[in-house]
Amino acid sequence: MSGGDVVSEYKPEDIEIKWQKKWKDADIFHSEVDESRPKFYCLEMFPYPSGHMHMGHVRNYSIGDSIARFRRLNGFNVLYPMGYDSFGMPAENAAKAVGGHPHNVTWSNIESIRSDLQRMGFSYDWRRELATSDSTYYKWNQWIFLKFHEMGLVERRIAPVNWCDSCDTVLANEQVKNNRCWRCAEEVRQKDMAQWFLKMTTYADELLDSLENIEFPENVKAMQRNWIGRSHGVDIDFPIVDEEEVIRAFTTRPDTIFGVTFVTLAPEHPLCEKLVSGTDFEEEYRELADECARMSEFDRINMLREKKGVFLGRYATNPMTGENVPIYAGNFVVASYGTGAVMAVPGHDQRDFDFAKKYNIPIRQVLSENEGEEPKVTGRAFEGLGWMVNSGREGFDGLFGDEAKQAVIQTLEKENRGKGTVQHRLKDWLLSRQRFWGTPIPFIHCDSCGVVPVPTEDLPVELPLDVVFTEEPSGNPLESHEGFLNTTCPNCSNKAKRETDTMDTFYDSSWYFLRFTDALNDSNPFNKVEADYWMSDGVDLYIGGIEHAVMHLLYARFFTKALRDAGLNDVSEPFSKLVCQGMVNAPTPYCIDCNVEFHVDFDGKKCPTCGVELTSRSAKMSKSLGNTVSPEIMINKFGADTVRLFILFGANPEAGMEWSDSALEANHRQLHQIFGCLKLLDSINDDKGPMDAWLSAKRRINWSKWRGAMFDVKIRESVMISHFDMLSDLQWAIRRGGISRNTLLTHMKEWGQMIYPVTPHLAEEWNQIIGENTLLAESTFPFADRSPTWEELTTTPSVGDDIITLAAESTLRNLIDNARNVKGLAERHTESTITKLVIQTSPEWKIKLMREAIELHLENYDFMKEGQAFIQLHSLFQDEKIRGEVMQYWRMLTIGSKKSRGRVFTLTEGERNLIMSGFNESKYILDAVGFIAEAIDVEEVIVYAAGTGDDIAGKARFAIPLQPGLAFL
RNA sequence: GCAGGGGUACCCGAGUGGUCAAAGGGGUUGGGUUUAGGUCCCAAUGCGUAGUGCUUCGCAGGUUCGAAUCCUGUCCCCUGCACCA
Repeated sequence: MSGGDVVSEYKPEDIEIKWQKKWKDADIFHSEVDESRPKFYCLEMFPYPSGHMHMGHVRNYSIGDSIARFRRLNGFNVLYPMGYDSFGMPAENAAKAVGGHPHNVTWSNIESIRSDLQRMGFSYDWRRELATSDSTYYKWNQWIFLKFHEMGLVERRIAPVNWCDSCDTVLANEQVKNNRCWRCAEEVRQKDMAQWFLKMTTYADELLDSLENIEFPENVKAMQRNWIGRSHGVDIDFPIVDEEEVIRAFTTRPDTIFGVTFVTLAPEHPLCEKLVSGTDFEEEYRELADECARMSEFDRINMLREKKGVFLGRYATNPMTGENVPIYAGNFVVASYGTGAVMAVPGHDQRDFDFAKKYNIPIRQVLSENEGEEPKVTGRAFEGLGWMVNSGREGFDGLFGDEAKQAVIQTLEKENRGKGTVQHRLKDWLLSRQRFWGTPIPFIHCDSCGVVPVPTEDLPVELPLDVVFTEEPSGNPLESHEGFLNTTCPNCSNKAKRETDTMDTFYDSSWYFLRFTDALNDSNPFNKVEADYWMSDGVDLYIGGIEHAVMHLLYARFFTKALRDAGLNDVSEPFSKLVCQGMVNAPTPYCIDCNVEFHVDFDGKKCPTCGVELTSRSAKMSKSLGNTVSPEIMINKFGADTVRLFILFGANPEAGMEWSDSALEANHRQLHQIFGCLKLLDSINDDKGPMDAWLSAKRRINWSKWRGAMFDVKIRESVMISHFDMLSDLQWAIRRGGISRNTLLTHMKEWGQMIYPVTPHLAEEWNQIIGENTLLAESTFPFADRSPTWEELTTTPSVGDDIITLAAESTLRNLIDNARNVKGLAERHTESTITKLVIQTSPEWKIKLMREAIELHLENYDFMKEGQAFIQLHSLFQDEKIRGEVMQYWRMLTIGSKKSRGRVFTLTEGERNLIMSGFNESKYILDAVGFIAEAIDVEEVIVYAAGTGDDIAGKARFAIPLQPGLAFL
């Protein structure tokens, strides 16, 4: 090691660009399959290139980059790629606005976001960069689509679809929120169209069941479970009196069938029409049906505080009892779920209960909350599982829960009046879009052959570049593009038309992680060997926003399974560990009374509605509130490392965090301070230093805690150690007497590695200045790919010693803190100025007694029970002069006070070991008298064990091991 | 309404039975260093007190020798779902 070069000031703009270039020139972040090393696939949800990078991106990718770099240090073969989810409506809309082509808009956006990413220093393997709007990518979208078609997963059918007039497009159910378009918030209407579907429901059960085995946050799992919404139930046929037809009702509670007192149909149910037409009941029914039809789904759900229904004039027969019950149409029954018909059990379903009350329908309780008892009348429905009663049929009363359900299902099935079924809330994926900027669906419409797939050798079906986009909201430009539209049928070679629908962009992102494993492959979507290597056990860390918890993550899981079944890979689950990073918020003016947030222009003003002084609260960064912070400006001002440090120290990845200019500046100062430590290379040249042992011990313990935290992606915790504790420890060591050059260099070398994942540019500069010849980006720890366990740490002799070393020093720290406090008190009690501190350490007998107590404690001795007798028989107790004090001390040691436990229980492991090791407290303090005198500002410090000198001011009685008695004079 | 996550000091945020008046950071205050500046250092930051005390972790109860931590109820905030039979 050389070191000692002239160290200049920390200038992030210089060093960041310099090291980025060195990394690039050395191709360091390129990774290849290497079976000899453990792999780590670190992936971030790739961005939609909407222009520049925003703070959400910065946070997402800073997390990923620090983990990728950390894993490389640990010897992992890391795959860390980046690309762009570049198809989608915004580019198309932008093209319309400027009269350009979405392709150009997209590419210029990609250029700018790429340069932002590079300026941040993210360690991507740029060779693998991809853009989904590039035909080298979407060609494989089409290829996979044809594969799915072969497998029978693609279906084209007429379907009522959600249509947004303003966006001129079809929306998936998932993209409709409160009956409004998720992008433009325009109201959505229903329209019948021929649509392309992917039969995702085929995988519904596997998607649900395998959630058990993957490391997703619980809330994401819960959301997916709800979304898939599997319910086990039974379809039950209720014959209609005097009619051939039956009403088929779906229920998950067949155990309540004996309590059915009416049947309800959705107003849209075709049977309604049939049953009422031409009867006295028709008019009332029409009113209800019209009312429901008029309302959008959104209104319908919201207005349905009030349950409404009409009797249809007919009766149906309960297949289990033969009893006839009235048939109603009800506004609360959803036509699209189950069969659109409900068997109503007001005794055990609150909605039916409310309905029955309103229309005076009998309520019958057929489940009891307590075994062997009659059901209680409570004024509401008992919806839980219970014991069957009042069934009126043999063999049912007394059955509970699943047993009861099964008994009913079996009977129904035997009598051919029903069938056990599984229902899913999940629907097939409607993926066609009547838009331009997406992957063309590779099919051809031929008048004689029908809808035929494009042969794979003809792929890609490319989007034409010669399209003029205008403001006119005139649908899909492909429909009027002759060059694209006209083709020949691959079967009969007659003239034919291309399909003009394109794919939902969620399709693109459903397999990009697989493409990344072999992104340059031009003969296949990806090679199986590469995919299976990188994807074994899934992507090891996938980081992104919670907003994709359901759609994207579910589609990607579906794709992975479908592609597995197509034989393309062996992997079943794409992501093994998912981290959803929290939002980056910023302060926003806020009116407490009105509960409204305002644009930052209102900062410091009064509420425009109520006139109250506006306060500030944290809100998601958004253009509409004007509280966004531009990463670019911050990087220019403080450097990428400062921005990275701020974003990673501000909060743990999952937590929300608030942008703060002053915290950012403080983090910048912190980097200056760290960098400034390099100047010590010029001033420290000793062979030995009094604090060598301590600093080395602290460094080792810091290092293993830091490493453990990084493995757990607890980045904030690890940054606290690497960027804060390591600095203050070094400062303490120097203040306390100093260290040798060797210790300094070792400290700095390891410190450099620790700051590297989060602030890599600073770290590389640092590493070079301390005289290391290798790039940190190319270094690895000499360790296996895991952190040592606590047992391993504590059984390693040096670590045991380290703990003692640290405990001794923290005793001194505590002493100084305590002395400062007591000095303040003492000053109020004396006229003269304080110049002298007398420290009386614990008398020998207290140490001895504490050791005995520790030994007993380690044997799980019961002090409450036996402690009293033990001390009374103790030889110390026989000395009458100190008997009282012995008793008091013993209680303090082993029992404690009302609020705190005895001292033996509260000693840290280090303190315990320190006392057992025969620590000479007086000597340790004596060695530091100069430092103590300076720290608490007295002229003289005197140290001795209590009893070996005068008891100044009667303070000896306060002295116990590691907590000396203090007297100020 | 249902599900999940939260409410900790001036602010952000760690802490999930005793080692907790509660890490760390920001801010503020005081002191030092420096020609200056702060991209420097030290300390204080609930109240009390020549020391082991009191009060505080949304609110109200409870369990316990002991609660920020466990239980019950309650209020508020965030996220997702929404009459799912």
